[in-house]
Amino acid sequence: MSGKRLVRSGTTVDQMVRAIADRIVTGYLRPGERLDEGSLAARFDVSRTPVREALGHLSAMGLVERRPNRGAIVAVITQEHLASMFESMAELEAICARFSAERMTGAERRSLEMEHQASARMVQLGAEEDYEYFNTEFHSRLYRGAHNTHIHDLTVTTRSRLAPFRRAQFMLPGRLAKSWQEHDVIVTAIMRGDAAGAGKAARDHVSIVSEASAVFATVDPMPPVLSRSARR
Amino acid sequence: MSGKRLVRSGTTVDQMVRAIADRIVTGYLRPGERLDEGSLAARFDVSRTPVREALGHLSAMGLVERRPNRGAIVAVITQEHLASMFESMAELEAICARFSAERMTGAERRSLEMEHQASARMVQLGAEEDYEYFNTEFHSRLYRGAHNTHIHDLTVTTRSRLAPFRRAQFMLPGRLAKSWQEHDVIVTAIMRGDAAGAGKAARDHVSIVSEASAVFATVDPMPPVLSRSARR
DNA sequence: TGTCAAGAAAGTGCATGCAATCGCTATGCC
DNA sequence: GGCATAGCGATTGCATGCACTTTCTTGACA
Repeated sequence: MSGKRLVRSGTTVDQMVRAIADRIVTGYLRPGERLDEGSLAARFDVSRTPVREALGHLSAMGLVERRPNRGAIVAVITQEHLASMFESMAELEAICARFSAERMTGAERRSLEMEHQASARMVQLGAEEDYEYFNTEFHSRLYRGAHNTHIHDLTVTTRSRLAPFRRAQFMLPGRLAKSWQEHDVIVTAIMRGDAAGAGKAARDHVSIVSEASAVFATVDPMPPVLSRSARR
Repeated sequence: MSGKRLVRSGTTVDQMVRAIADRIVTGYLRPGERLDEGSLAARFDVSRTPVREALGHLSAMGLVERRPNRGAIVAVITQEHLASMFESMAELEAICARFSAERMTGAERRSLEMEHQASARMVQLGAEEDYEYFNTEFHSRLYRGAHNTHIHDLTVTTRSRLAPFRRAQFMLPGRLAKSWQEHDVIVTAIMRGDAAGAGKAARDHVSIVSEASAVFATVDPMPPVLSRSARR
């Protein structure tokens, strides 16, 4: 899924950034895992220069950590920092929901509600994969509905960094239905323009996701490659 | 201020990033101004490679804009985006103040109040430069007091991007004293653990700064180099 | 046997060079 | 005279190569 020729399509580096970011965000690359330039260059069939540039981007995005003269690793996130990101996420979503309640256009409100109702079917069917799509879309609508590009960017960035830790939450029994109900509270508040209510509902929603995800985060202590010491 | 040898001190690129970011944040480099790699390389006495890497960082930070095959420019910030950043800033500071009211340790509260009282002298003396130092320190204490590293980072980043547009605010007559009074409301709320009050006070404070700064932002439409068309 | 040191290997940091692309200018055609 | 197109200059994008730093390994000595 990578050795493609990329036919000199304007932004080779950008594609690499997205590709690597994807691998990190989806958990394919584990925190602490080494990212040596040579291997990546070979993997993507480019020279080390664009790799270095991509790592520069990723480092500034906080996805990778770069130790001078010691190479790059996938950013290691401490429990404490993870908690702080979830808490930030709750606050950011609260802001988006509050603003959405105040500022969404009629069209935005209508399509938010329609999509939300459509996602109810996924809950009935227990279709987790499909619900996840609606879930993502739902939150994106909140971010856009806030009509504030900078908040939007901060929220999307934070959310993407939390993605690896949110993935497993829907495996908890009954989480799907509860998630939908929480969304419902948010939608209802937005529809009647209740900014404070929407904010609180969104904050609570994310807090619950946070707790649900924390379960999995702690279960998975640190099984990366650990090659060196095991080799002798 | 730049041609120094940098004696291979671990992070040549990082120093460039900071140097260029400083020039942008302090307004020395204007939005829209061209950043061609060759000139920067000559200016810093390095080759184009680290320059490119530094621009990669800055681009990811949002300080410069990079058009594929067309070079980099200092990020142009539209009025709309500027407004969204100020609004975000108000919300972020509100969060920090709220959390600070709930979480600051005794020592943090004491030193916050002490510094705040000390800054009162600067107001009496009309020492704008010195007050600016206390002002920055005051806000930093709020960010740290929130005890949330991610919120801290988001806030610091946003604040630095707004720096060029905040600079002139203290030139407004009476702004110094008003600023101190606004700080006082925040401090009082924090000292008595009034989270909601602290949040609101901080939001209002930033909103006022926003309006004060907007005056100057609009006065200064766009006087960069505009070389091309003026040349014939 | 454990610790320390020196050498080697690996990998990063930066410089240089070449090819591709973009914008501008000049020339030709309508 | 205006518009389209081809050529040119400037600049970016990427590959390659070398020097320096770090780390691993091997050997010597206490």
